[in-house]
Amino acid sequence: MSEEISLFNIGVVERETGIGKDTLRVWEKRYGFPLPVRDQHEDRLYPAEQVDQLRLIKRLLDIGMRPAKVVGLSYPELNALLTETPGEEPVYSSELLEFVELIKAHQGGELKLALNLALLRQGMGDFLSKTIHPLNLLVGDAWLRGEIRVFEEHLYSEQIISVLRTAITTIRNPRGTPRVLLTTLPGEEHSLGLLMAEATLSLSRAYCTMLGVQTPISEIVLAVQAHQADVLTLSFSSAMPAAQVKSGVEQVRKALPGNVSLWIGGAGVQKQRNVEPGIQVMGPLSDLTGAVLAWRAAISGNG
Amino acid sequence: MSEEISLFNIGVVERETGIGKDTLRVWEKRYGFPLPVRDQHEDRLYPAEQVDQLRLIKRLLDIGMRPAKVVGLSYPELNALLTETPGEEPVYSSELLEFVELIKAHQGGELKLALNLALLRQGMGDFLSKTIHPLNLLVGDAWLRGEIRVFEEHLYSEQIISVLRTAITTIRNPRGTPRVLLTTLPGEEHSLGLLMAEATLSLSRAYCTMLGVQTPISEIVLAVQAHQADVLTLSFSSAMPAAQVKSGVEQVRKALPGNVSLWIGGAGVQKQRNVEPGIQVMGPLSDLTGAVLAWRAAISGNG
DNA sequence: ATGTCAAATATGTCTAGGACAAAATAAATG
DNA sequence: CATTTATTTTGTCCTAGACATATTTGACAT
Repeated sequence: MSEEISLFNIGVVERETGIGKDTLRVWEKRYGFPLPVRDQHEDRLYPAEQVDQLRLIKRLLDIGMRPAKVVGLSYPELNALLTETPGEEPVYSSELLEFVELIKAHQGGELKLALNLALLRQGMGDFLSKTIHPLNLLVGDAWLRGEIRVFEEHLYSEQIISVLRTAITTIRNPRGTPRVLLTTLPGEEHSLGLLMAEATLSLSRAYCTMLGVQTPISEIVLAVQAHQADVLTLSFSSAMPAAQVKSGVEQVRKALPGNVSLWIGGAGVQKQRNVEPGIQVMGPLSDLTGAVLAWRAAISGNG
Repeated sequence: MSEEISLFNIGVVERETGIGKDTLRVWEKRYGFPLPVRDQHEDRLYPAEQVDQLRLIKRLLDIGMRPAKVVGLSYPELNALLTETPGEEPVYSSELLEFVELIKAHQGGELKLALNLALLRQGMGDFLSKTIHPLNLLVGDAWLRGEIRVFEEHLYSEQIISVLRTAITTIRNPRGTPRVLLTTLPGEEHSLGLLMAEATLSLSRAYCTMLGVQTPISEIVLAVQAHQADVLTLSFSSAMPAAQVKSGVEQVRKALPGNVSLWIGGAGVQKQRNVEPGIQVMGPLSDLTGAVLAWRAAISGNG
C-alpha cells in the first residue's frame, strides 16, 4: 500500500513550481536534479518531495542565486544556505511580527481587523510604506525560511487584497489626472503590487482604471486608446524572469503611442538595467507620487 | 519602417494565448497553422495577426469545438462559423444588454454603480443567478463574436469582483457551518467563479475561507487541516482542460481526509463524467445551497 | 586596491522528429 | 434506439542537440 506515494508528471510540476519543462529536463541532465522515476513509457514522475525542493529552489533563484549553487542541494543544505546569506537583517517592529503571528495562527479574521486598524491609524500612505510593504518582505522572508507555508501566504494575500480594495473604493475620483491604466503582462499573475500602486496613485488624485492581471500586449494598447489613458502602469513580481520583463516592456513601449507614459514597478523590475528611453522604472511606491507630480508639471509646462 | 511589425516568439505566444509550445508546433505540422516566419536561427516568430487568431481558436476549443474544425480557418471563416452554430439563443433581458453597452462604452464607474443597484434590488441570491451568471455567459458570448475585446472583459471582471468582494465582507460570519475552504488548483487562475461560490455559501451561513487561486495540492491539504475545514470547494473555468481537471481533482481527493467533503464547480467541471466517489459536482450555484443543507442534515444525523 | 574590457562559462529556451495514451468520433453490434 | 467496439483525433511527453544571452572569471590598466 505504501507504494501509492504522490507522483507528478512534468506538466503538473511545471504548473506547481513555475519551472518550465525544458528547464526541468536540462537541470536533470546538467545537475542530476531533479531525478524523477519513470513510468512504463519512460515518462518522468516526480516525487512530491522533489517538487517541494523545486519550489524552494525557484524562490532562491528569484532572489538572485544561481542554479549551479542551489539545484541539487538537499533540504537541510538549502536551509543552511538560507540562514547565513540573508545578510542585512532589517529590524522589524513588534507590530509587524504580531501580524506574522496571526498569519501563522491562521486567524484570517483577526488579521484583517488588525490591518484595518493599522490603516485607520497610519493613513493610507504610511500604511502602504510602513506596514504593507515591509510586511510583504517579512512574509516572503519567512516563507523562504520555511516558517510560513504557501497556503498561509495565500491567506495573507487575500486579507491584504480585501483591505486595499475596500479602501481604494472610497478614494477613487473619476476626474483626477493623470488617467492611469494598471495591469500586468501575460505570465505575471500577482495582483498585489498592482493594487498597492492603484492605492498610491489614487491617493495622489490620479484616476485609476484597473484591468487586473495578464492582459495581452495588443489588448493593452487598445485599452489605452479606449480609456484615453495618459499613463500605463505595469507591475512585475520577483517571480518574473528578468528577460521576460525586458522583452515584454520593450514590446509594449514600441506599440504604445509616444505621448503615453509607461511606468513599471515591483520587485521584478529592480534587476533591470539599461532601460530604454520612454520607460520609467519605479523603485519604492513613493516614486509613483513623484511621477504623478512630475507628469502634471510637464503637462502644465507644455500646455 | 513598415517591416517592424510585431513578431512574437513561441514562448510569448504560449503565455499570450494559453496554448502550449508543443501544441503550437504540432498544429503547424498537422494543420499548417499557425505558420510563423523564422528568424536567422530558424526560431519561430509569430505575427500578431496569427496570435489574434489563436486567441479566438482557443476560446472556440474551450466551448467544445475540435481543432480540426477550427485551426487554420481565417478570421471571416471563424466568424461565419460562430454566428451559425450558437444554436440555442437565450433571450437576454434588456437590463443585461444595458450592462453590455456600458462595458462597450468603457464606463467602468457607471457599470459598477448599475451592478450595485441590481444587487440591492434583487438581493444577493437573485443577483448572482439572474444577473451575474447570465451576464457572464452573455459577455463570454459577445467576446466570441468579436463584439467585446479582452481588455473590456478584464474591466468587466474587475467591476464584478469589486462589487462581490464588498458584499461578501458584509455577510461573513465566523461561526457558520460548515467551514468551507475555497481555492483553485495550479493552472486555474480565474477567481470569479470562486468569488460567486463564496457569496452563495456565505449566504447560506457557511463560514468561508478564501485562499485565492492556484494553491498547490499539497498546500491545500495542509490548509484544510489548519483551518479544520469540513468542505473544500474547487472552481474550474471552461478554459481548464478536462483532463487536467480530472487528474487534479482525483489527486486532491486521494490526499484529503475522508471526512472532508470535496465540492467542485464551474463551467470546467460540466464536461466531467464518471466522477469518482467522494467528489460532488455542482451545477448551478444553487447546488451549493443544497449541498450546505445536505451537509448539515448528514451531520445532525450522524452526531 | 579599483575599474574596464575581453574571454570563458553558465543557463534558459528553442529546434526536430517521433511516440503513445486518452478522448472523441464513427462504425458495428444487440 | 442504446451499447459496445474500432478508428481517428489530439495533447503531451520523449531524446538530443544548438545557440543567444547573462553572468562570472581573468587579464590588464588605472
